[in-house]
Amino acid sequence: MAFENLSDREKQILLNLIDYYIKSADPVGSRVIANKFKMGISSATVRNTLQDLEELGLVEQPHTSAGRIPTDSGYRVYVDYLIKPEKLTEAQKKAIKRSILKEGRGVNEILGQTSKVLGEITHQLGLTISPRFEKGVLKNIKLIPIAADKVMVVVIVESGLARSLILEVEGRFSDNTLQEMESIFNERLAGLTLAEIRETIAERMADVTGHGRLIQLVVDSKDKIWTEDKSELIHIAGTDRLLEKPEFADRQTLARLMQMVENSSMLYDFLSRAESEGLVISIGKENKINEIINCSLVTSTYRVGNITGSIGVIGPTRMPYSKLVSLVEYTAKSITEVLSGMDKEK
Amino acid sequence: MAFENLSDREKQILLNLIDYYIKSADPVGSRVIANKFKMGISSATVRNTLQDLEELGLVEQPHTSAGRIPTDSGYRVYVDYLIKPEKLTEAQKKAIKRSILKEGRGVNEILGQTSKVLGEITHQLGLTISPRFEKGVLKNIKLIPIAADKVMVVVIVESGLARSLILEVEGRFSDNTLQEMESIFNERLAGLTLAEIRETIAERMADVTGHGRLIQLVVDSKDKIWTEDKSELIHIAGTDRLLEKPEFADRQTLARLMQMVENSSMLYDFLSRAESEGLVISIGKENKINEIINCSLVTSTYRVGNITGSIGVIGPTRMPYSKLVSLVEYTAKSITEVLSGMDKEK
DNA sequence: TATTAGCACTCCGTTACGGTGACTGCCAAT
DNA sequence: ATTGGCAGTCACCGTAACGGAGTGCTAATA
Repeated sequence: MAFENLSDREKQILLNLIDYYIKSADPVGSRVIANKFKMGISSATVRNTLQDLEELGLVEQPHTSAGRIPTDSGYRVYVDYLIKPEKLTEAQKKAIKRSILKEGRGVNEILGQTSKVLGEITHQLGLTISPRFEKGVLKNIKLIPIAADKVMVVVIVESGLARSLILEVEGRFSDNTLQEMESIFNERLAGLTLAEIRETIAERMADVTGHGRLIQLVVDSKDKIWTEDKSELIHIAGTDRLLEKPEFADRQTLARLMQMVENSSMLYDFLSRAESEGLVISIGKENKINEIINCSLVTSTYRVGNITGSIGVIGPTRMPYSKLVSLVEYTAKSITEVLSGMDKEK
Repeated sequence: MAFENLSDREKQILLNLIDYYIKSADPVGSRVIANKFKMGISSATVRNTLQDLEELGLVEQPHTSAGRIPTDSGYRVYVDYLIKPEKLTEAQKKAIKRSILKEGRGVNEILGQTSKVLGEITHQLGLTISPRFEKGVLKNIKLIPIAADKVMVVVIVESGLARSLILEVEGRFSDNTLQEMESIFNERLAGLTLAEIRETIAERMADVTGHGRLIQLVVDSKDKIWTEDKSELIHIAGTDRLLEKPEFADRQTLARLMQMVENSSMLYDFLSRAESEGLVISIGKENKINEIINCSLVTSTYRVGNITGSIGVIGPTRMPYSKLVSLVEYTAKSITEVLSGMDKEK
């Protein structure tokens, strides 16, 4: 936005300031910038520039006679124009690939493990959410009798994902009835995405007669069957690491974040809403979620077949973006490869 | 233990001291006990008794010239001999029953919701673990083809519980092969508990020839198939509430607890190991888990058919035991009723 | 013999205070 | 346009002083 108006010096100083602040967590003064970064200008000059940056709303002072810290907009300019993503070494790449597979090759194991790995190597909150199932195309649906009043519904989508859930039914259904139902569902619904099914199942089944109650039940449970259970499909790891960070010294701030971690469906919605694929950085107040108004997210997407999911990290706005960007991006890529079996050459 | 040696006065004073400390969180002095509780004795007398209690190891002083606080043994005597469980009002009971059903009637929904409810009403960490599946008796097993290299295994046990997981297979199996396998498994394994199956499946399948690889895979995956996935089957809620408690002002203590919450399989093991059913209180160092050496657990068990699971709360050793005991006990009872459909009279 | 009043003592937590250091903004000189 | 210099601001730190709560002990009391 206001980026075009920045002189080279202003950019340089903003970059150095934020780099330094990310490491030190202390407001950065003009002296430090002038000396540590060998810019060949005096601290007084830096001070003048800092005043300009402050007027532009890119930095601010916590109080008079303190140094400057970046504002959310400052970080925005920083990540959009100033940083270069840090390249990962081959060793790091290998380590990531190895550790995400430590718990097994199932989607859930991989995602659970990945959130841990991300948390560990980034020292932020590691975050993964399961593939957005409802974008999947139905391949097959199965109804399996579990008990007198329970039927398990297995939903299988193209690209090899599947989930199951248990439905409470009233009254008993013969195995034959279930089989017939299964066929009806498969005939009419296969090939549609789950989201489509959810929206249109009522009309698609309107003319089916006979097995009335079970059909009705499936139609009524549409939100359960065709939508993933948010609370189960989000993995967050590394909460204990947040305690080290000075921005969470305040108990209130910390409590708010913890509430969000527990109540993670909000986060799920927020991340699912994002239409774009690939890397997204969301800084401070840009997150519409109140609980994490002083946090940033660095996320990216992975794919399983034609379904996408998200992974990333959450932490205070003061986070080492240039590292995280490459790390998250590479991890997402790795998961995609693993889930597609593309890593078997190893 | 040393309980027999306690005089009435000593019991009375210990009871009052702990009651008061649980509310105030501050060391309790002799003055307070003598005055607030109208015991008709002077603070000097109380002081003498306190010295005796200290020698018995039931109370201690954080430092000279501070009041006394209970030790773990003090709490032990308190919960074993001194408290009377607080009766719940009908209104409270209704509220509990209503709120555990808010998310639906599935086992998972109920347990997830219950951990939240427990957290909220007790102001501690609410905790639920899923039924101990491996104690269940196998009723039926199903193999469902998901994709070229994936088979879903559905394990159904008596009493209407079921779970599914996805197995990565190598090479392709025809639907017929899967059906045959299914029959073999069902013939040989139905009626055994999952734990038995896990231990003996290798020998039971030793003579089966033909479908070599798939049989082998199922045998090899025995820990996955017949044991529940610990990390998924434990629900913990209310972590933000811990921040209010003075015992977690220390960041280290807090961090340790959070690690345990994330790494909850430890907790799962600890709770599963307990053989006894019904209410269990575990205080401070009695918990063999290092991370929660300054915490207490109040847990109880519920049943689904002939399988049991646990629910309870975790918090600092200074917790209102007399309330929690009834609350946890009643909640466990409610879950049992709900899961057995015994509450349908409503 | 058990209880109590009184007293000296200990120790924590809080407040007040002055010094220090790290900044800034501004002005005049370069 | 840049810089050196300087006055002014403010958070932070360590120290000292104080008040309060509570103890243990001893001597008096019932």
